[in-house]
Order: sequence, then C-alpha cells, then structure tokens
Amino acid sequence: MNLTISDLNENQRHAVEWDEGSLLVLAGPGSGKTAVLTLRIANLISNTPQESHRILGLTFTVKAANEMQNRLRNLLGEDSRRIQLRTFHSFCTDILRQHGSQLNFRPDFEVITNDMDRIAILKELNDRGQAEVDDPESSLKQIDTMFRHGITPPELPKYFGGKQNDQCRTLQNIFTSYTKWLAKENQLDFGSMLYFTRKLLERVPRIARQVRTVYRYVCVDEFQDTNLAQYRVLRLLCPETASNLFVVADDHQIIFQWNGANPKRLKELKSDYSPKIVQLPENYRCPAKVVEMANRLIAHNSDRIETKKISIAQRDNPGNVKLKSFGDFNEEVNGLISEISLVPKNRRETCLVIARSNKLLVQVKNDMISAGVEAEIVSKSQDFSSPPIQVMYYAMKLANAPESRTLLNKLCVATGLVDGEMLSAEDVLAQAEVEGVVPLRAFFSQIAERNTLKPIAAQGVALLCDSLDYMSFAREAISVFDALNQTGEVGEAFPDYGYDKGSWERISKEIHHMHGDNLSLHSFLQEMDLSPKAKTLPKDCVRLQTVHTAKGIESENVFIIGLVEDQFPTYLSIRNGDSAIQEERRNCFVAVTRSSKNLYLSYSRLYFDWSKEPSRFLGEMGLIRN
DNA sequence: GGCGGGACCATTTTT
DNA sequence: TGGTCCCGCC
Repeated sequence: MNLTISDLNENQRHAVEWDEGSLLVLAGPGSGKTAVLTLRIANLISNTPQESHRILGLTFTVKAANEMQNRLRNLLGEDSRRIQLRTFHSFCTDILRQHGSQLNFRPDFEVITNDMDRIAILKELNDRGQAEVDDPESSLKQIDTMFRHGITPPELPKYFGGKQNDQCRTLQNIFTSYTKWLAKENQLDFGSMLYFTRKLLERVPRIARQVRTVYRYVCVDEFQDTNLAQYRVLRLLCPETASNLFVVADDHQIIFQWNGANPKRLKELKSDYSPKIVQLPENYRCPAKVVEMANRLIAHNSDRIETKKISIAQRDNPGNVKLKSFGDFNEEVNGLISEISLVPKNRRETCLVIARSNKLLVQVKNDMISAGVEAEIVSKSQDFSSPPIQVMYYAMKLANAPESRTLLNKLCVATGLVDGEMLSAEDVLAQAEVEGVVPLRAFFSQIAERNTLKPIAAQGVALLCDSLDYMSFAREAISVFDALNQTGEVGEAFPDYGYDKGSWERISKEIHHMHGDNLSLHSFLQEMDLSPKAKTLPKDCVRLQTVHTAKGIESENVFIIGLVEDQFPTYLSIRNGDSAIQEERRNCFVAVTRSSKNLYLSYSRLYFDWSKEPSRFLGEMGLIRN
C-alpha cells in the first residue's frame, strides 16, 4: 500500500497533517497506519525546511524500520537523511556509541545475543565469588524481568513485599555484578542497552538535552508494544507534556505482555501527555464478515480504551469464512492439507497457516511435506548457525574485539566443524604470545597450514588484520565457502549454509542502505547482531506461523488451526484468569484480522490423546453456539 | 481382578 | 485443569 496524501481518508489526512504537540493515532488492523506514519514524517520534512530539524522514528522490528526507510527514500530522496529510523535497541546503541564513555563504554562494544553467553557470565561471576548465583538460568530470567520493567536495584525491595529480604539482596547483588561486568568487558545485551541508555540520560542531563535538541520530533510505531524500560527512555526524549510526540497504537493488538507490554501503558501515555487522539477505524484489509467477527470477539474484553471505535469494513470484498471440526488433530491436519491442495501450486505463498503454539505447526509441516505440499515454519534466529558463515563472522568479531577469549573459542569450534580438524584455542593463544601478535593473526597463520581453509588465511591477514576492509574479506570468504560447499554435482556440504549466506547478504545490504557505505566495523557488527536472521522461503511455499510472528502481516488465504480450549486460549491463560484470557482474545483478534480474503478455521475433539472443547472465541465470534 | 496413584504436558520470543 | 494408560499392590 503506497499511498500518497490525495489517497487518504479524512481521518488519515488529519493525522498526516498533524504539526506540533502530541498526537495518539488509534488505528485498527488494515487501517494504513504505517502509511500514515510515513506520510506524516514526509510532510513534516517538507514543511520544515530548516536542515537542523531532525526526526526520530522508533519501531520495534528491524523490518518495520527498513520498510519505512525505503518508503521515505522514495518519497523524499536526499531529504530523507534528516530522518533517523531506528528500532529502540538500535537507537540505544547509537546513543551509547556517542556518549557511552560516561559509563565507561567504548564505541566498539560487543553485542551479546545468546543466552548461553550470558549464563556463562553469571557462572563466571559465581566462580570468582563476585555474586552468589545458584541457578544461572533463573537468575538470568530475573535480570531480564528487571531490564524489561526498567527496575533498578534500589527499586527492587518494592517487588519483594516492601522488604529487603535475603532473596532481594541476592538479586540486587547479582544484577549489580552483572551490569558491572558488562561495562568492564565493553559488552551489551538487549536488555542492558535500554538500561544503560536510561541511566546515561538520567545521570548526564546535558546529553539528554543535546539529544532532544537534535530530535525535535519523535514518532513511535506500534506503541502498544512498548515496555516500561522503553517508555522510560521515551520519557527522557520527550519530557514535556507539550513534546512533539506522535504515536501510533492499537490497543487490541497487545500480545507481548510477557515482554512487558501492558494495556496500562496507553493510559500512562494519555495522562503524561494528554495527547490529541485521532482514530483510524477504517479497515481496508479484511472482508466485512471478518471485520464483524473481530468486532464481536474484542467486545468481550474489558481492558479496552472505552472510546475506541470499532473497525469499519471498507472493502467490498465478499471473502469466505469457513469453520470445520474434526475427530482428532491428525484428521484436522489432513483436512487442512486437502483445503490447501485446492489452491494452485504457484499461489501457495498466499497461504498462511496460523496456530497458537509451534507444537501444532511442527506436525502440520511434517504432514504437509509427506503429502508433497511445500511448507515452512517461519521463525527467526539471532545467530548464524552454519559453520562457514560462523568462521567468517567470528573472525570479523575477533578483529573488533581482539582480546575476547569467548570469540576465539567460538571461532576455533566453527573452524573445526568446517574442515573436520580440531583447532585448539590454547595453541592459537600460545602462538600469539610467542610471536607477539593478536590471536586473530595467529589463528590465520594456523589455518594457512590446513588444506581446505588455506585461501581464507591470506585474505584474512590482508583484509581484516591489516586494513579492516571487512566487506571485502566477507566477499572473499564467501566465494571460498561457495566452492567448498559444492561437494558433488549439486550436493551441499553444509545444510544451513545457503540460508545463512542469504540472510548475511540481505542484512548487509539493508544495513548499508540505512547507515551508508562507510560504516565502521563495530557499528556494522552491532547492527548485524541486532538483526534477526530469518530464513528466506522457497517459492510456492505455504507459510506456517504462530500468532505472534504473524503480527503485522496479511495474507489472502488464512488458516487458523487448533481452536480449542487449552490450546487457544492456552491452558495456562485459563488458569491465570481474566487478564490472561483477554490477552488470548487479542491474540485471536490478531489472527483473524490477518486475512485479506478467505479465512478457514478448524478445531478437533482430540489433541495428542487429550479431549478438548471448542474454543470460547468461536462462540464469541458468533461461529458456534456456546 | 480391582484398586489407587503417578505420569503424561506445561505458550508466545519484536531486539 | 483435564482422560487414559500402566504399574504395583492387595
């Protein structure tokens, strides 16, 4: 949907032409909210010719930031330089790169994306006697809870019944030791980026003022997903009631409560800013029948904004809603497969199967593959998993953080997986010591003696160690691995190599698009670590997604399976009571509103030998009698 | 052969 | 919170 101002309806135009002060755009599904946000930014830029006026756009996903960036480049050309479109996390790394020295961070800090590495830190702290960590996994969860809710150690007793008991003291100590470790080692994880940014802006008001002077206007996409840590940072960017804060939100799509999102946040926003409110109830995506179902469903939630308008269908789109029931889950999957088989093969990418949990999708995938229907579970991973890309990437990371023992270990393990020969980090370190060089040089000299990886060694020394020309190094490494990967005529030596190479190339391109071509190695690595490495799907492939990953996308043929009590809503939400059920209801709302044409819903009586009742949501949507 | 009790399984994952 | 199966025991 690439709208221009003349295509907008009255409500949309009102939002786009918003000038100063705070505005809350309450937008339903399919209401063109991204287009509105994009055009509003474009409009501001055209109407404020002063170069110094800059705009900050904050999103949650890299994908959303990239999409908006591309649209704005098309609309504005050169002027789009005045806009910084960032995810919350990427914005925080910007701030910490520029001003983190106040907290003893250097700009070349390393981003930790892996929980295993974080657990290793906690174990290390325990071994050194710097913190008492009996159960690193659960301590990590507690640390993340504190990060998400922006809880600082002094605030912690409040959450332990007002008392500073032993448990509370232990956690305070673990949290403090952990964050101190990060600063000392020049490392950041996702949660600490927000934590340290807030700390910095609070502790050094001069920096906060400077950031506010640069960004006169702040826009936030999908505001309903903001957790308290993010909101606190936002408050520091826009402390005044009259700040130029432009926020787009849908309170019916809060489905990340477990990550700290909360219906309360919108109420907080209203009381902190008293924003003017513009509603976009028009739904240009779903057929009228689906809009009616979704409205009936969400009416059962009490946690809504009372004045929020219900969605109004705009498409004269008959669509088709179908509900099917089966004896057990196997039959349900077979029913789904025969339904999808009706869609011609070259239209299969219009098929989106949604379930509440991955477990159901796994069986769907297996059964579809057996039936000759191409299908893939759409999921993202944070790290590269194929050894060749790991060798390339860890070498780059080691060039950035030469003393990191963790990275050297990872590099050696990945190298061993590529050519089947062990490589010991101790040997590399010993050689580095003797020759008085950094471990990365010693590493390259060791692989120079191996048959398969020899060509990488020379390139590595010249392009990484000598000149930090990391993009050339990556290109050379990939061409070596390409040759290595073709073992037979069509054979692949490394199963995930193609996927990882694809994500690598796509993400590199996006990063250079967003940040320019002369990006320093550390900034590039930081952005790369912040980008999820999604698999690229083959053509004619049915997409299988959970409700959460399907948020924000739409599809012509949507199939929702497993609509029974204990699955959707989940067993735990039923046990946890009303507010959990309301979140499940929003999950269901999100699921059905993905459909732009046909919607197929199904349930069965038996799942893995457990008998289940049809979901209450089917009744609430008026599809069955309760 | 009939019984009581335990095991089974425990969601979602923007960065 | 469920239904069912299996084991051990009397």
